[in-house]
Amino acid sequence: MSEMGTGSATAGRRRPARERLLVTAARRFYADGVTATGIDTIVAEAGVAKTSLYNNFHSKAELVRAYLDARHEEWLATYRTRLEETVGPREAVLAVFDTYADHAEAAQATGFRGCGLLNAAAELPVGDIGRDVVRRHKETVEELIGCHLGQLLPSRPGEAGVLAEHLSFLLEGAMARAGLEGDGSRLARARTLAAALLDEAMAGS
Amino acid sequence: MSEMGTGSATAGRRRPARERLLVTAARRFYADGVTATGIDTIVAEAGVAKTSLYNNFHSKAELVRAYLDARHEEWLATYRTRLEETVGPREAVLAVFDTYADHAEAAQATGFRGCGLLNAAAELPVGDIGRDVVRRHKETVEELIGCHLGQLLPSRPGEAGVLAEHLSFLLEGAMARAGLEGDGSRLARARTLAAALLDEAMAGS
DNA sequence: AGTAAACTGTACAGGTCTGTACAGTTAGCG
DNA sequence: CGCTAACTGTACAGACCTGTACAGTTTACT
Repeated sequence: MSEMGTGSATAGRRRPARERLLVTAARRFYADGVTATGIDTIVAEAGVAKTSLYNNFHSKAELVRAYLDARHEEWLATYRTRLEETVGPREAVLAVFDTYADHAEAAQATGFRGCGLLNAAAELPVGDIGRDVVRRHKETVEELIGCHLGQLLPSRPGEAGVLAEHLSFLLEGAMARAGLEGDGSRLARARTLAAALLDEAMAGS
Repeated sequence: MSEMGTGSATAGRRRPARERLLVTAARRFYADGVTATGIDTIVAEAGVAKTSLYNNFHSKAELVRAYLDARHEEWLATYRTRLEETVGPREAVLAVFDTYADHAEAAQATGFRGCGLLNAAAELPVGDIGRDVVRRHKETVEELIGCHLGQLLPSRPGEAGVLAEHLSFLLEGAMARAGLEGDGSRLARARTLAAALLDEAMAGS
């Protein structure tokens, strides 16, 4: 997503080290936290020389930033897959809830611990750029919901906005609780609550 | 809250060091995160000898645990104060939302960063006892809401339980978003949403 | 075959981390 | 006054942290 301007000639070669570092960093950052995970742990587990890490990233902070960006892109990809299976705006809203549930299920095997982006933001100090990345990610999620709700309630844009925020709170709250409990059942119930709110809004005046 | 069995004779003397450590640890753990805050930083800022820290706490993990317990007690105290000002179960539920808003406002000056307990849990690995403390805290919050709802909807206990979980999600989701944005306006809107849900439930069949 | 880029392995600098040791000092109590 | 317990200051052990240096090796493409 960042610099592939050198063209496809080098694209096939330059990947291995950087990609393995990102995959390993994602695993350890999510499982153990950003601060608690050392550079040495990552390079050892990735099977890569430490020099290669600092050839691809100028600092640990930059690796963390790449991790956050990758998580966001990964979320979008899962969401788009879910969205393709839907018909109409009501199902599209619920696809956002399903995307969260997908993450919970995927992480179940290795230890589900909630939203990786929110967890990372929780250990970054006020003012850190990483917190803005996560804030914008959550705003994007709310906007996606709001976009579908705009289609569902075309004559009531104000109500759509309020409902989008309501659903965003439901989603993030359920994710936080689910992360503490280590399983996705809270997310399933949040989806049920969301579906009821959607039906109510569609039936409403 | 832990060991005051030695009686009030020593109670007046033994406090200073332990108390200053807890106050300082709370400030730094909240602002910078648990892992990123070193022992040396805490003892220096508390104006206490490092030996005194290890006389009061066996390890950093125990200090973290004391921090989590203190945060929980602090939350309960704020909540009880809020509860005293209320009349009836509807207002009692909203008092829980007000308690969260109180925290946001109090932390505003030094840097509001969301729920300290949730933030701490976010950087603890799966299996850490601290995560259970936070999970139980959030369950307590939901139970308190559920208790008031049981009074509000005495003939519909099932509905009360579902609504309690719904309100808990609203609350935690709004807190997560508020923490990312650094102010409490999201919490104010969550309170509005909660009030509407309560009115609807009271008017409902 | 030759060139350029990515990659490796290791060693190291300089700092910070948690936790301990130990001798000395302060403060409340009878 | 004298006892006891809390507290102080400093030094240190041993591990781990991020980031750099540098010489050598692999890999891909011409």
